[in-house]
Amino acid sequence: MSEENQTLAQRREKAESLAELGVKLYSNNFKPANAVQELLPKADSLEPQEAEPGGAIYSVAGRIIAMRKFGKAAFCTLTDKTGQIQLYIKKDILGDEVFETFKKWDIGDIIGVEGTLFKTKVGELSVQARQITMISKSLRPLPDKWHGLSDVETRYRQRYVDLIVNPDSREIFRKRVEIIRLVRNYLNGLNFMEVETPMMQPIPGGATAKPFQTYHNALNMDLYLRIAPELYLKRLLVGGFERVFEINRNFRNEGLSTRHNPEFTMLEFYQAYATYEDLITLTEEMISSICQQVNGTMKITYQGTEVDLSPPWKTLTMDQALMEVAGIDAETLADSAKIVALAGEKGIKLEEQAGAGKAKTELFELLVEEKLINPTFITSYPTEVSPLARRNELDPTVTDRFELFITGRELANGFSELNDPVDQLGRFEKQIADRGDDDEIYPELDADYIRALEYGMPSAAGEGIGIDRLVMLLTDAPSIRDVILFPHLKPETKKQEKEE
RNA sequence: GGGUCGUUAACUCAGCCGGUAGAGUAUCUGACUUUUAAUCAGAGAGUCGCGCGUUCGAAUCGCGCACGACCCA
Repeated sequence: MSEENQTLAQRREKAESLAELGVKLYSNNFKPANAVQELLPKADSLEPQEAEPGGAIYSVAGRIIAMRKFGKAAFCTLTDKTGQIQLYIKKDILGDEVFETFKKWDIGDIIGVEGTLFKTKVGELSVQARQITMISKSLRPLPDKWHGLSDVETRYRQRYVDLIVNPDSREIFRKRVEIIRLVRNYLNGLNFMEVETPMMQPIPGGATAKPFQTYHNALNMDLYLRIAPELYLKRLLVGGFERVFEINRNFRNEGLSTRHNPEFTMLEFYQAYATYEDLITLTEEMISSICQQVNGTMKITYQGTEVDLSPPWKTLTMDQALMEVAGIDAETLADSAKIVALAGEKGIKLEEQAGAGKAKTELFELLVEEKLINPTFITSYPTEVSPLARRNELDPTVTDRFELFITGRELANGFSELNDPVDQLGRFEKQIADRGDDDEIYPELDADYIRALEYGMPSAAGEGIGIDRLVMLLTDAPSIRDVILFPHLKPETKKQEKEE
């Protein structure tokens, strides 16, 4: 018998004896008339030891998270989704019988209480209970009230416990919801239309990544969980929806890290008759205003580093960044052979067919990225690494594309869209020809997408923003697992079996 | 995939040079009708992640494995 079983057994015994006394353990007819938050302001008008004049009756429901029991009275701390309030339970008010059953109530139980308001002699607003109802008896003990639950593995595996006991964790997820709501509001305000495109795709396109593969029995075909919605959203531009966006999951069958979860939430939006420069402005305004609304300031701290999101944000071309931040000279940058050689010197392994564009991008990732702390847009990405972006009119070796970096991390990627079907076909073909030796990546030619472009897609700009990373930034979360309610972990083995 | 660190009571953690398990919280019993980390007295609770090895003897040393964290690819 493990200790857990001992505690469980004690709690089960209590539950049984309560049932024998006629107490419902899981009653479902208690409807709280009040949220805790509504009661708290009433503290302002009361003096210590004063009861609320008029003696109005309130009812609240929630979980007991702390209890201080005396022989014939008790104080409980009750939480609902809006806040915490103290309950005062007195034997002479509830009566002997009810108080006897109350003695078997535990921290963790979800209860309903009806009573009047008063302030204790130390000035804490409390509900003096006239009636108490057991709504759900808890059979498992909650973690340490003082130290909380800090074991990250348990916090991720048993998020429900984390949410019960760690207010910081609850706060992160509240902010996450708020951030997504604000993103949606922002785009809706600009007359973007929110759409849903396939999560299961026959050809996983719109990015270079390893997909999850699945199979549809009735259609007798392979399907892939999408790595990006991009090609479908642009089909909608062809269809005449001029402003579309989607906030939804992407799936990538790759490693896990503090910045990567196999499924993650992505915002993608596309605007006809706009250029990447319009999106730079939009992005700056959207993210800074959301930060202001969520955190009340644009100057935030991420893991000890100060970050200022006040616009305007810095913009550098990739070449400028390589010169200014990495100290590479202009002569080297202008010479294909030299830049490829430099990449080699820095230990970057390039595919044989890789050109200067790929070399620059790799050098950028190695030498520059992590140094871009305050928001910085990097523009003029090499065409070689931007198969879906429009070429720059003056210099076709680069595209009208940007990526946004904050705290050394890529947060957004946007560009003027390539809408020339001939150019697009050529780039797809080159991509397939150049697919290295990684046979888990499937750059397949999406012929229907080319067909769509052949009908004519308006000039447009589009962008993707990693929502999880945005939430990490705005909530100062060190790991993506801290902003995903149920992050993926390997299955528990022994522990789980023991508990079964 | 590689490296480093971690895994001891439900939770948070101690446990030294190898001698057979500790604290606080939580739980249980008793006292206690204004406490808020309530207090006081007492009690129970452990496959020391799993396995193998070294040893008279392993939570402790070695090897392997599992899970996790961080860093690197």
